[in-house]
Amino acid sequence: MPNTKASDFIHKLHQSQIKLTRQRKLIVEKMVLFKIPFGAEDLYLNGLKKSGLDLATIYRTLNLFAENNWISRIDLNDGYSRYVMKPASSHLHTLLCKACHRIEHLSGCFVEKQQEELRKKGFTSLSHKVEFVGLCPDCNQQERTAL
Amino acid sequence: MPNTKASDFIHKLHQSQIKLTRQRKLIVEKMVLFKIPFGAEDLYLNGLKKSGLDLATIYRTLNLFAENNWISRIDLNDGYSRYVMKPASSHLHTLLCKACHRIEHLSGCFVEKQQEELRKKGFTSLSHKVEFVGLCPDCNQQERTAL
DNA sequence: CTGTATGCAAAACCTTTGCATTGTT
DNA sequence: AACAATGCAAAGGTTTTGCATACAG
Repeated sequence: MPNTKASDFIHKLHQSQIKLTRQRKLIVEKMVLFKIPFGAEDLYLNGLKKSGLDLATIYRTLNLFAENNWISRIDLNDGYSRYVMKPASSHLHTLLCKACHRIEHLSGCFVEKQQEELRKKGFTSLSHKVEFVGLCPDCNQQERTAL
Repeated sequence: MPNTKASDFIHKLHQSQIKLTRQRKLIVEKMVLFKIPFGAEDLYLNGLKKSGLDLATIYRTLNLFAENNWISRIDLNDGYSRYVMKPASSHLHTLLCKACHRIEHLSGCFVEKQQEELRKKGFTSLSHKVEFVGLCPDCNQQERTAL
C-alpha cells in the first residue's frame, strides 16, 4: 500500500471545492515524504523543479493548504516558513529536535484544564499550541561521542 | 519609581559583556512601554527614529537581546518579527488575543510532568513553549456588540 | 587606546503579485 | 464554456551586511 498518506490527503482535497491539478498532487506526494518540517524551497529542489513546477505555485499551494488547516506552520525562527502535515487531532503538540529537526506529534493534552479556566474568564475562540524543543536521543548521543 | 523594568533590564546588560550605548538604553526604554508584541519598526516609528537611531541598529539590538534570551520572539505569522520582554520565569506560557495582540504571561506550568517523561526517554536540553490564542473578553464583546 | 557599535546605503532574502496562458470541472 | 490554477517575471517588504566613523570600557 504505497502512499496511503498521500492518497488520504488527496481525498481531503477532493471533498473540498478546490481543483485537483497535476501540480497539487505532486506537491502532496512530495510533502508526505518529509519526516522533518519542510519549506517551499525544500519541495522545489527535491524533485518538484524537475517536474516543471514553479516556486510560486508551491508557495501558493502551501498557503492554500495552511489556510484550510491541512498542514501546520512551524516556526524555526530562521526566516524560512516550514510546514508539517497535520496530525489527526486538531491542535498541535510537538516535540522537535533542534539538531536534526525530527518532529514528533505528542499524544495526550495536559492543558485542556488550563484552557477551560481561560474560557471561564471570558476568552473565546481559544486554541493552543504546545512545543517542546530539545535534542533527541540520537543527536544527544552524537554530541557525546563527538567529544 | 519610574521605569523599574527598564533599569532592571539595563542592569542585566551591565552584567554581561556588551557595551551600554545610548542607542541600547533608548531601545530598552522604548521596549518596556509596549504592552503588545513589538517589532523593529514599531520601536523605530514610535520615537527612536526621532532620537536619531537607525533601523539597522534596532534590528541588530533586537537580535542581540533575543540571542541572550532577554526577549522572546513571538510569531504572529505575518512576515514580521515581534518580540516581548521575557517574564521572570525562564520559559514562555502566553495567552495572546488575536484581535488586539494583548499578551498575558500565564503562571503555573502544566507540562513539567510531560517534559520529565520526555527526559526519561532520552531527550535532553529540553525547553517548552505553551501558547494560547483566542479573543480576550474585550475584543470578544466588541464583536458581539458590533452585530 | 582597542575593539565594538552605529549610520548609511546597498544588497540579500523569502514571499507575493500581475498577467497571459493553460487546464479542471 | 467558465472559472480557477499555473508559469514567468517582476515587485514587495523585511531583515541583513559592508564599510567608514564614532564611541564605550
